[in-house]
Amino acid sequence: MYTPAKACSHHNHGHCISDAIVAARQLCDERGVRLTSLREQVLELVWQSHQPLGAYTLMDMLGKASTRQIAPPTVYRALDFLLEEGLIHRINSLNAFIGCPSPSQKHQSHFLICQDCKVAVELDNAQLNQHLNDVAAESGFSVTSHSLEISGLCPACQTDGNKDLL
Amino acid sequence: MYTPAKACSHHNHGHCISDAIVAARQLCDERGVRLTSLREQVLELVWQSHQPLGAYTLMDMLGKASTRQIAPPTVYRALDFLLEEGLIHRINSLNAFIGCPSPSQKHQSHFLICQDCKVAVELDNAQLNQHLNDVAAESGFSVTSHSLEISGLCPACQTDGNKDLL
DNA sequence: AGCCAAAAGGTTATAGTGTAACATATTGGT
DNA sequence: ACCAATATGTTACACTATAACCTTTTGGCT
Repeated sequence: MYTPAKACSHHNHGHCISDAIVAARQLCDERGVRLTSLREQVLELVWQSHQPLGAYTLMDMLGKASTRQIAPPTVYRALDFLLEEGLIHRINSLNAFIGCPSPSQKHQSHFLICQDCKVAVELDNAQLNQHLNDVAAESGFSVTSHSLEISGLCPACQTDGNKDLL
Repeated sequence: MYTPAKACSHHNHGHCISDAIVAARQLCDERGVRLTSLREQVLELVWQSHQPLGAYTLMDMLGKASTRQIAPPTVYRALDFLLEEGLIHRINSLNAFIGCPSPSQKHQSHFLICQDCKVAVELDNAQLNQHLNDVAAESGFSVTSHSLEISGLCPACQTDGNKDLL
């Protein structure tokens, strides 16, 4: 069962990464788009943690994994592709990117972001989506997309005495 | 009566500006903080329209209203003050700022942003706020703030044939 | 296989957004 | 009038993102 808070607790993160890569390959294959080695590499780097990563951080990681440096357009183009295919999301409040755990259908995503451990958890709550649409409709707006980013403390960090040591 | 969609229709916008300035002066006075002339000028510029404005746009407007140019820190410090006092909000998805129509109590704000006319309408919907808190609580998160930005078409632009001419 | 057009990636330069650090000026209380 | 606190000015720079142009790779075609 999918529990959003999983990202905040101990888990075998290798599974997250490999699942994401397998899903991405299948999805791109079905859609007839090309998950090139660069794009796959960027996707894998994005998935290195459940913390959103900035484009320049990813660029440095790419550079270290390679023999030469990588320029911004290279990583931004890969990110654009991954965004386009719904394999990653952009967190506006952080200027950062995070892997999507359920990319098979495009969806509106919502995020819970822990201010302490920096983990971002994706929610996909149909009822909340409906509520947002309703609220917009009350004002006569037609919705094409939305961005909901909730900041706070994840369960682990609420009870974690170590957070005072930061 | 306050109707969010007002910003999208014709209205005497001078009232919006003067109301905002009057409210800001009173609020700052009550709080014992200083609404300096620079800060008030930036607030007035932010209120020039219901479209969020970028910091550099505001900087240029300040420069044109003055005899000399203004540097980024000057406008960012004024914006920081106005944000701190809840007199303006930042729209993360646009890197832009907009006046708050109800600054007297601090609140979580939600925005409807028209992709066509660029107007951003602020909502303050207690029920929606509650829903967001509930959704976060289901995942064990405690909420400290959130950012909800809904993009779409405002009532006027949905029926406006001119939008095809853009 | 070899050709070709389309897609992807490389490279350089630059635009747009935001802040650090330090100097000067202004304010308000004593 | 003086002083400390606050606000603003100034310079330089960091971070985020894209434009423009060139080269390489890919996959369909004869």
